[in-house]
Amino acid sequence: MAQKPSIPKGTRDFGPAEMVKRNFIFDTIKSVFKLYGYQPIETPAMENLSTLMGKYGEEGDKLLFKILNSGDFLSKADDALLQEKESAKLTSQISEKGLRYDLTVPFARFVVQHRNELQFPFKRYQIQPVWRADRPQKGRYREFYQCDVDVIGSNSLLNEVELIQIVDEVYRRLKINVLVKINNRKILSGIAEVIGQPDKIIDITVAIDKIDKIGLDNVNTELAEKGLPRQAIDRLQPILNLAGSNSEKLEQIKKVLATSEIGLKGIEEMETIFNWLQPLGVQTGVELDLTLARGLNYYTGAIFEVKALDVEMGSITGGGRYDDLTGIFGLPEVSGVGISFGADRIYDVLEQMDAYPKEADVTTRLFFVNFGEAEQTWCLPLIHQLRNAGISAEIYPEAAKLKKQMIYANSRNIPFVAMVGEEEMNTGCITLKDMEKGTQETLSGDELVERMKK
RNA sequence: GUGGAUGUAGUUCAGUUGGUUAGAGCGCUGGAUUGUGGUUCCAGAGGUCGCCGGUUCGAGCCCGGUCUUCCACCCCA
Repeated sequence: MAQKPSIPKGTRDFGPAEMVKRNFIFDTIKSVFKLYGYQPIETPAMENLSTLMGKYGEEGDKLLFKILNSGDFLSKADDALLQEKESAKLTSQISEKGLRYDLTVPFARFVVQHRNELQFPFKRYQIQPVWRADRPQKGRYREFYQCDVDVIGSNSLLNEVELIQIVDEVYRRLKINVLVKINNRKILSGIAEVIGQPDKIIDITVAIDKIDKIGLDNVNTELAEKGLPRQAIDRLQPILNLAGSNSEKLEQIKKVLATSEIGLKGIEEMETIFNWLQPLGVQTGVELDLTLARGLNYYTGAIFEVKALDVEMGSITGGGRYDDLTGIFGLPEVSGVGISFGADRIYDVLEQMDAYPKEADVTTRLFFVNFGEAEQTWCLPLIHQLRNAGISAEIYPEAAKLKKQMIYANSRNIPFVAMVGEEEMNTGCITLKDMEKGTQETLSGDELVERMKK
């Protein structure tokens, strides 16, 4: 009768070996966030559906996990809608909560609710899972962790610059080669304006975002299908074909957008960011990519995306500036900017590169063989002393065969094994074995502690 | 949400036109070695062939459904 247990599609268990690597990623990211003065917060896994709906576009609403109301949730539902099986309309009657889709919208809600307790500009980081009812694929999960850093309550482009520095620092520490792509929604708006299609900005951005993947011709076809007139598509071509350095691209696009106030504003922002960034010694490549759009429609200024250079993978970090996300919750005129590191994709990238530091695999540093009750009693105070000195140590819980205990230590990747049997107890010393070199030495208790500290 | 692949031991994978008892490497357990792991040698355990149903004298293999994973689209971390 026992059935095989399983977990929902797109979710995963993490064993010790995976958790050690995941924690390495989280710890690295967190330490950089702290280094730049960001403060941690957490918010609930579930939010009111009214907080989440409508923030991510039509597609996003579909991908939200909705939670059924408690109790007899159907009793309040409209009979007519039930009969028609109108799921979309019925949702609001049977579900008022949902799992968060990202960390930015819950953060905006948090800021509005706690505005009087916060000191602005507020710099926070948040590392928590989010859920999307997407169809899983490689690098795409239904439950995954985002590591967000945001500054809210400051219009300064210094924040954008700082976020690029953070990206540079994080990926340098993780030893992943990346390229930062940057663009600006104001430039995209300017383009839409100049070609006479300001209301088609979403369609235009979604289409040109795919240029790397499907090529220029297919982008043009898609634009025509979305109802853009021939003339407008023609005027778009020089923009899509821009080449050269960042400043060269900006010079060229400046001429095209000469009549668009918003477009010129976007160019000015980009110039400022590049100018401020220039002397800071950022090693990661930062490239202006006018075809970078990003789907989330709350972005209003700079938008970022980070791609791994050595591994085929979707973007591993993304973000941008949102001028009025808190406005929806009743706090207007507060601008924020932030980015999100996708921990699970970073994990996949490191896994493919096989680039984890060896130490990441070590949990216990010194393992004590258990030869029996008398030996065990002799060892325990010493183990306590080692732990007080900050050395991770453990003893096998029973006097199993030596071979079995050695195999255990070996499979746990424990670098040192201490052996205290009858001989050692009589002379008051410890035999220490280096598991990697295979060498052994005899030490006193104090010498052992000193030796392990190195 | 649309289209297409996939599933066999803990794991990676073989398995002939449908035909006796479903195999291998790695891993695991025990031994060679009662105070020495990672190398070697010997022996052994381990499978509702994803699940449900159908066709057939007979199904791991054929058919239908379902679930998982993966790929493309869509979108995104």
